[in-house]
Order: sequence, then C-alpha cells, then structure tokens
Amino acid sequence: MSLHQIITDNVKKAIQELYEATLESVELQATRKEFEGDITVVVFPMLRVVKGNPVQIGEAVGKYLVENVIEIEGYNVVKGFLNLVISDSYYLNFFAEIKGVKQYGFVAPAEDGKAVMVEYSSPNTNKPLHLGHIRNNLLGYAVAEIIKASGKKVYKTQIINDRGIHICKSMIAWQKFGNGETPESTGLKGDKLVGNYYVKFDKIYKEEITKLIDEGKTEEEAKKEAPILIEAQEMLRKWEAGDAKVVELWKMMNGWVYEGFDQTYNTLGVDFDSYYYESNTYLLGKDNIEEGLVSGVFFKKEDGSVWCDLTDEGLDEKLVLRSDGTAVYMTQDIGTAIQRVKDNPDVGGMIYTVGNEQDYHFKVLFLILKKLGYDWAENLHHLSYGMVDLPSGKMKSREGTVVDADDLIVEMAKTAEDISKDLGKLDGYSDIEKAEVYKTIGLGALKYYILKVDPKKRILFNPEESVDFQGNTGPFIQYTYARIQAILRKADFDWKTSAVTNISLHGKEKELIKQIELFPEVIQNAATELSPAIIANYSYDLVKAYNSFFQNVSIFGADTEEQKLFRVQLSGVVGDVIKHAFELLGINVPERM
RNA sequence: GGUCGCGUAGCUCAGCUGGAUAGAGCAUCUGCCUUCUAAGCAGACGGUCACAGGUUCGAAUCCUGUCGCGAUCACCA
Repeated sequence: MSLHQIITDNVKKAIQELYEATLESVELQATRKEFEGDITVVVFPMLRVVKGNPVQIGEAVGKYLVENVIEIEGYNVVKGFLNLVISDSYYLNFFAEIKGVKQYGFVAPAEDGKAVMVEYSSPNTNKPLHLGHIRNNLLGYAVAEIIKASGKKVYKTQIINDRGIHICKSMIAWQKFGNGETPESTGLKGDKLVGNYYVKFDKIYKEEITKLIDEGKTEEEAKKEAPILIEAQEMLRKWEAGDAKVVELWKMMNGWVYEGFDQTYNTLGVDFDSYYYESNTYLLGKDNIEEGLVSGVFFKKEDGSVWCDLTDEGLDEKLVLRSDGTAVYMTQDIGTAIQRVKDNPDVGGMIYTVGNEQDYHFKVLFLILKKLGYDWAENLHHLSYGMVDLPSGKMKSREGTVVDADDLIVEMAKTAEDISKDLGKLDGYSDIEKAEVYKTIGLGALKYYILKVDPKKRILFNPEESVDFQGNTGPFIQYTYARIQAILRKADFDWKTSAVTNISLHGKEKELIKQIELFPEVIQNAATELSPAIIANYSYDLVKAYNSFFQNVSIFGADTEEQKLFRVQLSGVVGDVIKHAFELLGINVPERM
C-alpha cells in the first residue's frame, strides 16, 4: 500500500473516531521546504464535516496518527496545515523494494487489454521533413511510449500523403527540368531532390503568372491558366486514370522520398508499426457514408451532396460527400479510421498527432464516428499541438524559410561538439565514439527543448537560444546521468543486490527518495494528459534534487560503509529513473560526456 | 462576426483534481574547483499571474465579461 493510501485511510479513521464524522477524501501535498515534515495534510476541507478550529483539529489528528501509524514519526501544525514527519525506515523499505525493479514505474501491458493506435508524422511526399514535423514526430513517439509504459498495447502508425496535385507539381517539374537526375547521380537525399523540384515548380509557376499578367490577363486568370499548372492538373487526371507512365514516375519519385524519410526517422529515433498510404485510402469511406445515410446519421441535399447535421452539438452542417459523389477529406478520414480497426481488431482507441489548425476537423470527425455508433469512437483523441514559429515569422516551404529537419540535427550535434571541446571533455575517446556522443547530446538538446513545452502552446524556435546546454535542458540531465555512471564505475560492487539494513537518512537523501517515489504517478499522469512535458519537467526536478545531493553529501567519503553503499545505490537508482524517463521521451543517455 | 486555444519575472518555461510567502533556467551580481565530471552547487536581484467582476475559509488555477495574440469557420488536404 502506498504511503498516500495509508495516510488517507488513517486520517479518515481519525476523524471517524475523534469526531464521528465521515470524510470523503483527504487532501495531501508535499511539505514545503521551509517547514519541518515530509507530507502535509490540509485541514481546511475537513471543516465541511467537522466543526471547529483547524489548528485544534490538526493537532488532534496529528497526535492520533503518530500513536497509530508506525510510518509516521512526528507532526506539527501550522495554521490549517498538518505536517507529518515520515520515518527513515519507511523510506529505506521503499527504497529496498524498488532498487532491483527493472523498469520501475512501468506497467506491463495486459494481455487481453485493448490497444491504442497512435498516428503521427503524416508527411507529404513532395518535400523533406522540417521543424514542424520534428515536433509532431517527437510528440507522437513520446506519447506512444508513455502510453505503453502506462500499461497499454500501442500501435504506431502514419498516413502518408502520397497523392494529389502537390505531388504532381514536383513530378511535372522534374519531368520538364530534371534531365533525369536521381539521388544517386546528384548525391542528394531523395526527399531533398524531390523537394527541390517542388520549389522549382513554384518558381516557374510564378514566372508564368507574371508573364500572363503582362500580356493583359487578370491575376486570377493568370493563376488558373499558367501552363505548368495545367500540366500538373493533367498529370493528376492521368494518375487517377491509372496511366502507366505517370504511375511509374510517381512510384519512382515517391520511392526516393521514402528512402530519405527513413533516414531522417532513423536519426531522429522514431519508428512505426504500420503505414497507410493515401493513394490506397482516398477512396475509402464512401460505403460508410452510404451506411450512415441508411441509419439516418447523414442526409442528402437536392443536389445529391451528403451532409451531417451537427447543429445539436453547437456546430454547423458538415459536408461528407460532394454532389458529384466524390470524397472529401472528411470522407477519407472516416473510412480510414474504420479500416484501421478492421485491420487491428484489438484497437480500442486512437490518438491523432496533428497540428491545432485542424482542431475543428477532428472535433467533427470524432462526433461523426460516435454517431455512427462505433464503441472505439469514445476513445479518440486529437493530440493537438501549436505551431513552431521562427523569430523571422512563420515557416513557409515555398519561400524557403523552413528549418530542415536533417540540417537542424547536424547543426545541434556540431554545437554539442564545439561546447564539449571548449570544456575539454571526452579526451581520450576515439573520434567515432566522440561523434556518437555529440550526436546524442545534440539530439537530446533538440528533443528536450521541444518536448518540455506543453504541446498545445506554440513554440518560438530560436536556433541560437535552442542550443543551450545549461539549466533546464536535455544535456544538463544527460550530464547528470553520465556523472552517475562514473560513480558506479568507481564503486566496485554490485549496488543492486547489496543490502543496507539500518542507517539514518540525510535530508538530501530523503528528498531524492521522495522524488523517485513520484515516478509511477508521473507516468500515469503524462499518459492521461498525453503530455510528454510532464515527464520532461519531472526529470528536471529529479536531477536538480540529485545535483543538490551530489554536491552537499559525500558519496565515497561517507561516515560509514553502509552509508557509502546506500549513497551509491541511491545514485544508481536515480540514474535508472533518468534513463527510463528519457526513454519515454525518445532521448538517449550517454555513459560519459 | 461565430467557435477554439494561448496570455505567469527583461527572455524561455513549470505550477497536479482550488491551499502556506507564485517556482525554475537564461541574463545581471556574490561566493564555491587539492576529495566522486564546475555542462555543476549555494545565494542575491527580479511578479498588478493581461484586465474587471463572481464563486468561498482560500483563486495563477473554477465561472462570466473585456482586451491582446493565434488558429479555424471551402463541394482544399
């Protein structure tokens, strides 16, 4: 039984016995540093059922707890706050229990439990991944890992936008101006090569518009009549008709892009269990619309278009099928969701990692799926996140103001290298080993910088400031882990199995154990909130507590051998927790840095 | 205009289902490297929690309104 549970139960018992009143719940919080004690019971809420002075009630309950609960050693009352002092033996016992646990705080997934499908990344195949995708990927991956750790089976998936006019744009530009260039012939990553032709298209398109306007067309006419756009549209028609040549070109160029994406995913450290391609799913959903019409969820207008009436929910009517019978975005998403559950019947819920500009779309999608009566529709979540802005403003791929994902990762590793060299760390390591550590640190900095912020808030990404390695940053936490590994290397015994029987605890040690105790709860919390930021900020707090311990308490020069052993063990457990917390964020920890 | 989100120190961010004097980092200033990694530690300075009401023993947190910023309201995806 957890300490919180013990205290809660006994406070209820105390109130029952002392005042013959029944408490619904007991409010507990960590005792603030300036007061003596470990856990604080807030007396104020009890006044609803017990009449009297909060200080006197606190005194009475405190006295009862010390007499009846062995874990509680002492108490004091300040205003309406009952501060409890917890015995060292409680912490020692707790510590002894967890120090050998392999993945402390993680819950193994139940065999018969329902799975959660997490979708993230969802790129277009006409351009490389950029900073916005990085936030998406990091969030999606981390949330998937956190949910896994909280005891659910998870499928990671992505839907790839591999068709449509924007794809044809880069295709037509390559066909006209590419001279047969390939990733091999240019040495470029496939996604970069294709992206260049997307930019090329836009350049030509703009030139043609200007020319047409000079010839007397209006801007609107010019935008519609530009020859290269006409050609792209023609190509899309051919693609939809299954034209062999176009399809072949499409397959080849998309193949290049996938190779490029795989590389980026690999360096970023994210993975997927399944892939959905829009070229396969874009016709899905029409049958479901038909069924919805029959069951009365949708209705048909005179022109033949199909709608869903959401005015009861405070929204408006939403189109789900065009008058010509073709699908819209919503149609596809309805069909894809249903298809996914068919493919994986154990899926009991889904999480969509998509930017907050689509909040409305997902609100509607989820409502419609609920109306269609699917039980899993009750567990749909839009993991909505804010945009990533640059100091120069919004990122625009066509204007070249994007921060490329690959470039950014390289840049971060380079910065890690410069700083490490200045500090003279890693002397005596081989160049390959050093490069590995620089990459780990650079990526750690980037990932932590993005994940520590509440997903729904927008991030202002300042490339210079982001490369900070002090304070609340990934490298700071990695550094603490690396230092702990040095301690464990120096201690020449098996810290996990050695037993400590009875010592008295230093204040800093107690602080640390209390921090460690929170970890399982933090994971559960992060899973329900879908917020890796909770794990990130917890890691930081833990490391702060450890560093304070580290500089104020001598580890190898402890007074007794038992104390020395205990302090090494404590360091080891802190290291484990840091490692596990960072695993959930997709951040690696170096053995040395 | 309707809807949704955000607004906390000069800057970047925490703040759990309401609780004690609102917390960190960066920046500025003071100390601490002859013992385990100073990418660190200890401290100082810095706040009208956008504004105004309300709910109550108690509000940064919940409710209402106002202002500011952003997103969204296509037979686009």
